[in-house]
Order: sequence, then C-alpha cells, then structure tokens
Amino acid sequence: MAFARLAILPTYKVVSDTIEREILAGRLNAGDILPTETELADQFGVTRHTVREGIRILEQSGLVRREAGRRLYVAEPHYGDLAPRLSRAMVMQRVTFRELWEVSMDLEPSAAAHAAGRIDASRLAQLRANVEATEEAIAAGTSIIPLDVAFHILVAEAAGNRALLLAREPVTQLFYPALERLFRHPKTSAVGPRRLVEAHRHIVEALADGDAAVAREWMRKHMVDFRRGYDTAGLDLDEALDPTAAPPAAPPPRR
Amino acid sequence: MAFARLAILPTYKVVSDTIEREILAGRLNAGDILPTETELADQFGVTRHTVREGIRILEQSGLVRREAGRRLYVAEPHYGDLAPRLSRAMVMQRVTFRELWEVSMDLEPSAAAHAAGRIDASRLAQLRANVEATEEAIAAGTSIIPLDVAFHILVAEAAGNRALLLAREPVTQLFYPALERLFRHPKTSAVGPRRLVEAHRHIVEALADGDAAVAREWMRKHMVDFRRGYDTAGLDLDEALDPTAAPPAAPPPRR
DNA sequence: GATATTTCAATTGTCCAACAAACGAACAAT
DNA sequence: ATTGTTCGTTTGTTGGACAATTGAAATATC
Repeated sequence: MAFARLAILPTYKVVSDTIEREILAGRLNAGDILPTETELADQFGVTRHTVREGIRILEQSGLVRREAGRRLYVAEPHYGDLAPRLSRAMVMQRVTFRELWEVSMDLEPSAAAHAAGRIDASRLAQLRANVEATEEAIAAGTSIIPLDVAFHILVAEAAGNRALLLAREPVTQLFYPALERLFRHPKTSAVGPRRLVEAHRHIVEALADGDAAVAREWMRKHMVDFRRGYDTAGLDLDEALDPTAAPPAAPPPRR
Repeated sequence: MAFARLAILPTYKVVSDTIEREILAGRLNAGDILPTETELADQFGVTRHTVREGIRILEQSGLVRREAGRRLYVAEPHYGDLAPRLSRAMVMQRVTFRELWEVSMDLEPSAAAHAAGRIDASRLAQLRANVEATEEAIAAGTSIIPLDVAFHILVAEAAGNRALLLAREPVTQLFYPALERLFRHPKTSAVGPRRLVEAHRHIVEALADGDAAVAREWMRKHMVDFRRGYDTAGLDLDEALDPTAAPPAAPPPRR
C-alpha cells in the first residue's frame, strides 16, 4: 500500500483558508468588518506577522479589502478585480486573436439573444445613448473603442447572466488592444466605424423589440465583420496579442 | 490648480509590483530562481517580513511559486490557478444553475465543434478510454461524475483554444456539485447515466470522423438532457448553487 | 447651539533580532 | 545500495518595538 501525501500547510495559509471558509459559507458577509490584526492573532494563537501574511493572500484573492490604514472588511468580489489577472494569464500564454474571436463568436451573440428578453428601459436608454455618442465620436474623429467596449458590456449585463459576464470579461479586456490596432489601420478606418455603428443600431432596435433571433444575428454579423476587418488589414490572426498595449487604466487606489 | 491624488502604496505592495514588472517585462522568465528573502530584503532596503508580504501577493497571483520550504521561482500562471477564484466569485454572487447552464449551452457545443477539426490521436484515445471507464463505473455503481467532468475537459482541451478553456473552467467547477445532486436523485439515477454515456459515445465518434456539425449537435442534446434531468428531478433552476458542496479537490501542494 | 480644532487611544505599517524546522548536499556506516 | 549523520542555508514563525495614520471623543471657537 501507499500513503497519500500529507497536506501540511504553513500557518499563514491556514489562517487565510480559515477566514476564506467563513466568508464562502456566508457566516461573514460582504461589508462586514473583520477583527483587528491583533485580535485575529490572539484568536488564532499566532503572531500578528503570520496573520498579516494570510491577509495579503485574502486581499489578493479579492475576498477582503482594506482602504489605506483602515480596518479590514469583507469585499464583494467584482468582475473587474479578476479580469486583469485573467488577461495577464492569457497574455503570458500567448493567446491569439483567433482564440479570442472564437470565444466571442459564441458568447456575444448569445448575450444579445438573452438580453432581448430581459433588458430593462434604463439599460436600453444607456445603449441608445451609447450609439449616439459613437456617432458623434465618428464625426469628431475621436476614438470609438471605449464606446464599443462599453456597448458590449451593456449588452452582456442586460443578458442578466453573471456567469456569462464573468466568462466574457477577460476576453473583452484583451480585445481592447486588438481593436486599437484594427481601427488605427488605414484600410479599415474609413469604412469600419460606419459598419460598426450600424450593427450596434440594429442590435439595439432588436433588443427594444424583444426579438432575440434578430439581435443574435446582428451581433453575429458584427463579430464576423470584426474578424473580416482584421483580415483585410492584413493582421495575423494567429499571432500572439501585444502585451505592451496598455489595458484601460484603473483609477489609483484611494489612500 | 489642483493636484491629483498621490498614489502612495505600502512597501510590501511596491515590492510585489516591482518584481511583477520584471516578470511581465520578460527580464525574469518562467523557471528562474529568485534571490532569497534575505537577499531581496537587502537589495530593496526593507525588512524581510515586508518582502514576505510581497511574496504572498505574487504567489497568490500565480506569478511565482514555492515548493515547500524551498527557493522561490518564476511560474507560468496557469488557468487552474485562476479558475478557483472565478468560481468563488460566482458562488458569492449566488449564481444559479440556469446561468451556468446557459453559458455551457454556448461553450460546450462550440468546444465540441472546434475539437472535431483539431483533435489528435492521443486525446481521442483518452476520450475513448474515458467512455469505457464510464461504462464500467455505471456497471459497478460508482460515481461517474469525475469521469463526466474529465470528458468535458478533454473535449475543451482538444478544441485547442486556451481562451475557451479559461472561460469554461470556472463554470465546470461549479457544475460539479450540481451534478452530484442530480445523479444522486432517485428519479434520474436510473436513466440519466445511460443517456449520458450514449451522448458521450456519439460525440467521440463525431470527433473521430472530424464531423463538427454532428459533434456540436450531440453535445447540444447532451446539455439539454442535463437540464431536463434537473427539471425532472424537481430541482430549482433559479436557486443559488450550494457553496458548501466540495469542489473537485486539488492535489495537496507538495511540501 | 453648531462648527472647528485639538487631543488621544486604537490600528496599521514597518523594523530589528532571534530561533526552530526543513532542505540539500556531502559524507560515514551498515 | 540504502540508511544514518552532520552542517550550512533558507524558510517559517515568534517576540517586541515604534512611527504614522485614523476615528472619534473632548475641547475650544464663533
């Protein structure tokens, strides 16, 4: 017979695991203030240093948060916190545009279809405003990429599926630099934006009508267009994405 | 005039950011051994404890790794490291079975379709072996859930799309407990496993033939069956998943 | 009485010093 | 060839200390 490896964990890991379990089990809820480091150290029977190392792990996991020198509280883990890490992993694995596009080809039309049945008036208004703003940006010659990204996020949110939202976010983040490159390209810059805003408009109308099939179809066309633009521009679908292109900057942490 | 908020970060964060930058810039490559904690402390001009807190952050990010009490080395961040965090976020957001199912309904058939054109002999053999093992498990009356999960992972890997793999992994992790509940249920346990293995078999054959359409269609049916089973068992689609059900245990870290 | 200002205890962030435990390697013993 | 022994190195953990910041109570000011 053979013994299984012993699962001996360092103390700081035990600390973080223990607190994590309390949070996941719902005994600690988002917003709750945790005990001070000294209290935790006393309760666990370990040093404050050890507790602090455990806290760093929880913080990085997004389960707890601390503002400046203030008390620790249980955080609502938000998509935005996870997406950067995911994108980083994809960048380091040299994920290609083709891979991202294939996934988007599944998720985006589906998001549009689900949104058709679930969208509310407020978000619909936001989408209309987004399309207007995009028109203006085209006329003014300013960048439409943030608006495009926002459009797709709005649609995904309207789909009312948080699993979908989480699954597509890292993909979106990496699309951003690829979009930059695409819309800057001379061959596509003339016609691309027009087609884009036209597709967006059709999608919004389909959502307003509650027509899932049309919404899905226009989103599909929109994604196909996107890839076609990439081809037309002569960019390589199977090349790793450029990691140097800056992701949308986060505001500096309050401290 | 007004000054922007100063981005003053705690020292341990500066430490982790600095090392992270070296890794992302490629000056430190995967596999490289980092200096010892004492050396790092000397170089940065801070205490060893501060360095350690920074290391905990990097470790949790998956950028560096340490085995047992040994030296620190730069790691290639892998999907497996990130998926648990996503699942955790989904648990805390009280994601429902319906949401997971909707996403799987997009990703799984698509994975099967892509796999049809890209699968290699080795993975095909693994899939066949998996189906055999599932048959045996059914005959023996043991749990087929790990085998089912493994089957879907194999198909997703065969699709040769790392973005897809990353997007679907957290969903799978959460499906696991739901599957447990489903297959334990008296109303489905009689017929469910048979239908499952039949679908798996059809999918494998379609992959062997390189027939993307058939592979996609059988996977779709398979997913529909899954949901139907959930319905038949009288389980609530819109109920938050049970977070207490253990996720597939990872092998304990070597120490 | 309401609003600043000051004070003060509590808490975090960082440092210094120490030691036990585990590891790797080299070497001796069976 | 395997098993014990030793030793220097590195991590894991502990203790105590103190400056800086924060939140809130207490005080002064209008």
